[in-house]
Amino acid sequence: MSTVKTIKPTESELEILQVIWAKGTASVREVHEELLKVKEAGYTTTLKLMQIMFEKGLVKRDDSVKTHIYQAAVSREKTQKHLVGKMIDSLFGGSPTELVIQALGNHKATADELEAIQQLIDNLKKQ
Amino acid sequence: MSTVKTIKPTESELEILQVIWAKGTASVREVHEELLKVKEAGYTTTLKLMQIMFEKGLVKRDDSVKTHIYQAAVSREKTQKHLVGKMIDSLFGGSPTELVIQALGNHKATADELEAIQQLIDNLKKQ
DNA sequence: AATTCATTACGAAATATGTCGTATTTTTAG
DNA sequence: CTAAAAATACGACATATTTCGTAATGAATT
Repeated sequence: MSTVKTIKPTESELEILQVIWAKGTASVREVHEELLKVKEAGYTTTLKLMQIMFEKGLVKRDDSVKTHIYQAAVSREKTQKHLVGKMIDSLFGGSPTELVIQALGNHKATADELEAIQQLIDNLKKQ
Repeated sequence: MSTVKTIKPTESELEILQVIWAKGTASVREVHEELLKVKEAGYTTTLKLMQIMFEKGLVKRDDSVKTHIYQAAVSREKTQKHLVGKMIDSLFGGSPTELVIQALGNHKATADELEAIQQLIDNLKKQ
């Protein structure tokens, strides 16, 4: 069995990754400030979480400077792919289509977005 | 704040729910047999999990008979909706379209399925 | 009735997650 | 250089998840 690196960020880790993905790099404080806009949390909690993420290899960091600078070690795309795949398996009986229908049916998309999806489908059909 | 029932099955609970959703009703043994096809697990582990799910209200059960018969207390659709929404928030910056593109781009869909999605999009556009 | 068998009940432990307080270290300001 | 401010390190705890062993219960068989 090939040891596939397990990308399984927890709920909280995902929140932190979102901030880091958006910013590219970020200090604990920067991440923390962002989180505060959305949720309640203590600074050391965020710090600890990020340290644990570092140990797990979810983020890298430059600790040559006083204020450590973090960046993601897992890409947004890979993480999306991984978690979406998992969800398709565990909730949609392996059918990506079911998931798509769910997503489109229950969550508003703009006309432009629908157009973009249509484009994608057209391309896929041509193969 | 309306007390929205929190549907947040864990990984393992989702595996069990999948079996129950597929069968409609099932005993612990039935669920366990199904799980064995996919994973390693002890019988009492499955039992305990299902008992906990009962306590949480994820499943109902008929215990008037010796062998308890379980059925889901949360629908597959509601659970899908809930979890997909969560994923859109935490991984796709709130954009269902991004999720759709991810799902279509990385996971094979048949021509028929693409057709079905196209239909759905056409309908959505008409609104 | 006694034994066997299947089932449920339940306690306990290992691991993961999330939270925070306190101590230590480093930088900056005066 | 010293005091204050900012940041990291780390231990501890609460809760959740997952796992399993053992006991208790009820049913079926001989």
